[in-house]
Amino acid sequence: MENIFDQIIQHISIHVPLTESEQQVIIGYLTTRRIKKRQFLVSEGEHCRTEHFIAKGCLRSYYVDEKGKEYLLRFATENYWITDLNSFTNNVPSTQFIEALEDSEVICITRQALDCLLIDLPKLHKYFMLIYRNAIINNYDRIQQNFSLPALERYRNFQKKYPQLEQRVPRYMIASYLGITPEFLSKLSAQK
Amino acid sequence: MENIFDQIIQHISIHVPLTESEQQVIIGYLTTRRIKKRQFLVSEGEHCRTEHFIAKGCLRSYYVDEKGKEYLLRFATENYWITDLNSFTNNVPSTQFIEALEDSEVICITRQALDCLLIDLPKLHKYFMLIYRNAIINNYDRIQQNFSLPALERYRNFQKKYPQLEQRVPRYMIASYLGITPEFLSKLSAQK
DNA sequence: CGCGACGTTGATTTGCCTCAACGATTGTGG
DNA sequence: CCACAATCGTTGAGGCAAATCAACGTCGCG
Repeated sequence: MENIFDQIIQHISIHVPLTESEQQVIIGYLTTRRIKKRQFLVSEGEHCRTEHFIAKGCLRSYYVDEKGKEYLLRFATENYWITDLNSFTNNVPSTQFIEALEDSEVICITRQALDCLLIDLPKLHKYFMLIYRNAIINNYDRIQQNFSLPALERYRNFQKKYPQLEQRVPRYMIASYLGITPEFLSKLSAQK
Repeated sequence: MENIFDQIIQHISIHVPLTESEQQVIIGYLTTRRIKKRQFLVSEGEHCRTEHFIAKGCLRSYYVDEKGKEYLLRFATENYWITDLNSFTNNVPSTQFIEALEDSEVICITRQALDCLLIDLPKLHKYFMLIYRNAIINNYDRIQQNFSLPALERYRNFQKKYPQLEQRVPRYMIASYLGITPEFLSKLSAQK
């Protein structure tokens, strides 16, 4: 089995055991997409109708305010899902951009396909419940840190938590993730 | 039916239809707890072993940094769940306090009971999946606002989004939710 | 080769914080 | 039912973390 879908099946299996035939049902709903560095999976204004599981590569989601400043919402690498969850869930235009930071391969499922899949295999609700729960825990950790820690400590924690990411993404995006300017991150790094 | 459990059953039913007997199964796992203003549902350091659905009242979760400063993570009112999700999920000591801001009534389910309930009624995974998904959408909205909007606009958006909360909670907690000091919120309100 | 993307450095500005003082309100015990 | 203490909100002076703006060096790539 040299199948790209093995990876997502594996990931789901960690949380919810799957029979061979259930695996085939899932795969029936999936498509794949290759996306080159600097290309966009989603752009602001368009409806985001697919969830994306990253088989290979690295992407970011961010939004742009009225002054043109970018704010990085998250990075996502192998075995993470990325989408504009609000647009995907509530059928509203996306407020985000999702961009590949490396040549990447993603596994896609449309909103409609996901609805059908969840009817076919209700046990997958559990998978998403667990995934989402982790996301919430992470979000609160980030909110907490942004409020209570100075930028330098947030940066150190980022390095500790995502050591591999520092090598893969430009510094100014890390600054944006931390909620500071690239200039200030540079100064922080310089002074120690 | 003058039952306090009606409220949670109703809330679940919005997301997942329930038969009469399924309702009884759920209720079998629940307990209730009255909690007076200023009392704590959870304190830092203890394991948080229950999820709480608020039938009546208003609570907050917050944590305290090493300097003794408080940071408000969220408010929760009727029909919302509140817990330290990390402590509850991963069986680690809580880093938060959860405190009643009014005399309140909450419906409790322990981690063990929830595990059993989800085995008995797997369809409830869907309920939590939907609840959690909304939480994530809200979290990103908050993260986004904290990064890109000045305090005054965050305050205005808070007023717009939670008009009833302003009447129910002290201003210094709103300031904490917004990530600013009460003094600064006061100055913002004064100047316009 | 030359241009654009990226990172750094410095001077200046600013949004928000800290600390301190002071009313107003609430609540509580004598 | 009053006195006193907390709790809460406000105001002002001064300080600091981080932003802004601008300039400049470097690298990778078309």
